[in-house]
Amino acid sequence: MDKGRVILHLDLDYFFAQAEEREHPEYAARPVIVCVYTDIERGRGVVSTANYKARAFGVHSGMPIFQAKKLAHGKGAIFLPGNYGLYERLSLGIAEIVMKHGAAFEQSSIDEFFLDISPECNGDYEKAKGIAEKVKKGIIAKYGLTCSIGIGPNKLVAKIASDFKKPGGLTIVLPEKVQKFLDILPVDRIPGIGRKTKEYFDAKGIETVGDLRKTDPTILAEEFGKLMGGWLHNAARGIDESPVGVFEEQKQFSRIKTLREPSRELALIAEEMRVLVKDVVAELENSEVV
DNA sequence: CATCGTCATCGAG
DNA sequence: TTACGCTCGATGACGATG
Ligand SMILES: Nc1ccn([C@H]2C[C@H](O)[C@@H](COP(=O)(O)OP(=O)(O)OP(=O)(O)O)O2)c(=O)n1
Repeated sequence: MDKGRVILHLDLDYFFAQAEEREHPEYAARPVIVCVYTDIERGRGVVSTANYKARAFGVHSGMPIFQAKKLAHGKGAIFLPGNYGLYERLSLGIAEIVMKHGAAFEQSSIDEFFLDISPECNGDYEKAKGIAEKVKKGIIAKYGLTCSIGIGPNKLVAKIASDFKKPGGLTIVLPEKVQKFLDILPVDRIPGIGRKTKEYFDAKGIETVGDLRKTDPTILAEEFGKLMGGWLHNAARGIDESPVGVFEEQKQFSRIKTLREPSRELALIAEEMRVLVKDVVAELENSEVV
């Protein structure tokens, strides 16, 4: 005991696109671009994710489909609508494999998992590496999917580590290496720092986590609020005590839809709204929360 | 003052 | 020529309420 925790974070590689490659092995040699269509005939919408063959041309999540088409033109790219039932089933099956390998388990998104393997490792990161390799093999064996894993002394470091080398990565950050590892990373590798916060830090000349670490916590609290400020101060030091496996009941159930084109036709809008409301109600009823 | 509901903003995946 | 999704969580400001 008293060796500190060992936390593992697993992120499935280019998940939706990899799932499609598994369903359609003949696609795997080509750029695969999974899309959310608002109008499939006209090819309108955005990219949900893309495999690495497509990413090589600059295609990425959130990009408008027309831009992806330009980038991938003449490259034999395959554009597909999402098959969410498939992704849900794979996610569920993979969760079962992952959770077998550690005491505390948590699924943080459709393709991300945390595992607290402290009891199994007792501070030994070689054991942690062995567990990571076993998990990877288990997922490959049953589902043929690859993932990237990060291991560190807490969720923050494990999460950043899993993103450090991908696809197919395994990054282990020993407790005594955490600060060196973090210091040279750009600030927006810290979860919670997105576009706006990065813009703020850019303007202040704060580029790396090392720069952030030198920033006065009082300033951070004033600028981003007490909670976020405190989080940033700690995160820059690799400090994160949050436990793995705390269940949170879902609080929001929502549906939203972009119309094929802007409209003020009440009849059309009302009909769309009926569908959305019905869908929310149905999910609510299936979900134990009333 | 404390708490509540609502709205806006930011972020993740 | 133009075209840019959807779902969910967290937080803070603000006015109403008591
Ligand atoms: N803006 C986004 C980001 C992600 N996703 C979906 C598609 C992804 O496959 C899945 C997981 O998101 P990740 O951020 O983990 O991205 P990927 O797994 O696609 O890629 P990577 O290998 O870089 O993790 O969530 C989405 O619909 N829209």
